[in-house]
Amino acid sequence: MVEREISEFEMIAGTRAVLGLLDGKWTVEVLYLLASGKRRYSEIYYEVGEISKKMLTRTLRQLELHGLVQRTVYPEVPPRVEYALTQRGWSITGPLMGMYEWAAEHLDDAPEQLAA
Amino acid sequence: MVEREISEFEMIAGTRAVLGLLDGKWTVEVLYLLASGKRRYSEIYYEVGEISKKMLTRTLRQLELHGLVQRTVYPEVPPRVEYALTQRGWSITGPLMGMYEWAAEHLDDAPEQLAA
DNA sequence: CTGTATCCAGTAGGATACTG
DNA sequence: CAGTATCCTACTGGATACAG
Repeated sequence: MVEREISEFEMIAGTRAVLGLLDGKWTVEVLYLLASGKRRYSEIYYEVGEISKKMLTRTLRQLELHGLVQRTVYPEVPPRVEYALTQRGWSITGPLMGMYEWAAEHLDDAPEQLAA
Repeated sequence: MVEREISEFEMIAGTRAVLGLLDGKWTVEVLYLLASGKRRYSEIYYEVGEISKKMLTRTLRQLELHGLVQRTVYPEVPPRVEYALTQRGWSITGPLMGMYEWAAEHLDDAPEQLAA
């Protein structure tokens, strides 16, 4: 591990990459849900309020593409598909918690609450 | 400070609130820029690559609305307007750094890079 | 059960021109 | 200098119906 200067450009690029991974209306909710245990497609569908199948599929495929979620298909009839966090997926709950903690500390004394 | 249970709902809401504060194509870049010192409108305009005035104004107004940036108008001719991070704005560089550090650790061994 | 396929509305963001 | 105003395109996400 070599010490070196970190450019502002790298800070921006890295930060934006993470925000890109978390992008999408349902992404965070699905990640937190899977952080409490792996689920089948329909379990996620019913546990996440109001999401459509289209968006659920899109969200899960993005997470899989980015290596945060592992998709496992069991070749049965009817089909069974399980989704679980990867190690990478687990690791990103760190920054996620960081954001929650900031919110818990700084959101109540706020001019504008971005109401839940 | 009372210990209590934190619901998954609160985690999601808090996290999404922070992501909401950071939302927008140019938000992070402007925050990092102001973290290196306050600037005038035109200074930000020229230091941030390729942003339009419309988006710069919109981004700054959002940040001001959310209490992350302080806007100060000096009633001179020609007008001078300075933007600086608030204490709240400074504090959010914490989560921002958290995301950068995650990216520095986990982005290179990735299946998909979200290329800078 | 686990998805696709279509259609649609709303919005983010870019390009350009104009103003106190 | 520090913005507005207007027009335009592309993409996100919702609703609904269909399929292996």
